[in-house]
Amino acid sequence: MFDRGTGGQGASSDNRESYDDRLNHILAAATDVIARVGYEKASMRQVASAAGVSLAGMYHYFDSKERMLFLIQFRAFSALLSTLKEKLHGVDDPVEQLRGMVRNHVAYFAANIAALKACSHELDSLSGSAYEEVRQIRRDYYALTRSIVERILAQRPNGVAIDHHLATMCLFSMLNWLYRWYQPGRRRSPAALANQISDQFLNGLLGSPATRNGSTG
Amino acid sequence: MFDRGTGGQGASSDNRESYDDRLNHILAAATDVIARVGYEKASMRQVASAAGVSLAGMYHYFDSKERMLFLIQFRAFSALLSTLKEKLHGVDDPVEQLRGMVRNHVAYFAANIAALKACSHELDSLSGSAYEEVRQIRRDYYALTRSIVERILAQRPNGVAIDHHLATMCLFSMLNWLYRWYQPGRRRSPAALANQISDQFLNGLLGSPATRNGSTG
DNA sequence: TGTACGAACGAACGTTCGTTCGTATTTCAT
DNA sequence: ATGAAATACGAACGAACGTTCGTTCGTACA
Repeated sequence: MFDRGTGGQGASSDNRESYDDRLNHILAAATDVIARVGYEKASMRQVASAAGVSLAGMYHYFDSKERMLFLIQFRAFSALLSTLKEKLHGVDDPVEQLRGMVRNHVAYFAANIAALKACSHELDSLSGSAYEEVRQIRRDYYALTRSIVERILAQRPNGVAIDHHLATMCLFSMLNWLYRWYQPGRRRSPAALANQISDQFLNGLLGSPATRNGSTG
Repeated sequence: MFDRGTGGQGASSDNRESYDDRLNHILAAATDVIARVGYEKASMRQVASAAGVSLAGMYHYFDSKERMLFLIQFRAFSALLSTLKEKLHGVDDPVEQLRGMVRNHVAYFAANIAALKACSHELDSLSGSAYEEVRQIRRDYYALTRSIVERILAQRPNGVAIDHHLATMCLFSMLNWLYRWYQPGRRRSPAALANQISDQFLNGLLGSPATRNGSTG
């Protein structure tokens, strides 16, 4: 909305590519710095230096530090949500849908571990309309996941009642806390990690292996 | 170690009480402010004002802002670990031990929701020996919890292998992420929340109610 | 009454922060 | 070739930060 004056002269594709490339480059550097030291301690000077750009030059791409964080979070959550929608297409079994959701989430953030931290840890670092805009995507992501959880719970034998909201938040807890301890490339592949999280969420510690299906990979 | 110069003239008990009370009062105010705005954004001026103390007066109780956060985290994790050890005493069934652990954790932080955030969200805000000292307590807490998880997994039918570390981290994820969404006094009592988290962790979404025991409260 | 000391304070320190300004340099349609 | 727009930069800004300094107040003990 603020980036690139919306007045559209159909600039040469060379320029635009160069502009977008540079923007992506700066955002990637910013994501790394924020993941390492946190949003508040990440200074614009530090990001500029990491990106190989002057301090003042940063303000050609964002009008503020907060806007920079917004772009990082907006892009990450948007990508996460849209790839999830794609992957759910054509899958009917809610259990298989849930496994797909976990696979998608883990795969995305295993490939972008810095983005995971810049999103999970800095959820409250935005304010005002920037915060609300990101929050809306997160809400959509939550609603989609919760609908899967509800379908799973609906086909379950009537036992102790399970709160839908709580169950969904337990799942997000496991996924969002990953940035604290998971190191891609050590011990577990993203696919294996996703499988174990799904198993854990669906069957728990005591769950009988009989109820489990499709979990090699 | 830094608080109260160790050179001991046997000060009157009146003085000492007053000193400790004031220290606790300031730490409580600091915990609230940090929980609300985050450690980096929480200025010493803001904490001083919230505690009703002058800015310079703060430095009679800590020699730095970091030391202040250290005291908050050290006290919280120490209390958590020691109460856990107490409550596990005399309990043999590992499943019941785990339920006790979750109850203890949820109860403590439901009563100190600001402390939960100041601990969970600011795990990396300390550095050097202060960080290491807190980390050691967290390690002990983790080791104790993991030993319970291992005993549960040991008496489980041999099915799909479950990684002990991953399983333990899933539990801590659910507990540590609570500060993001749980509001004490709304909808769920701490005891009911603890029960549902235990159920979720032990039996998962698909777990048969038959394997569940002792979960009314 | 005089001395010593912990507790608390207002004021100021030096540093770092996010941001802005004025000005070069490059790009490119005309 | 030319002029305007886009891009980049060094320098500087005011504000806020954590911390320190010198002082004052109240009280316990000689």
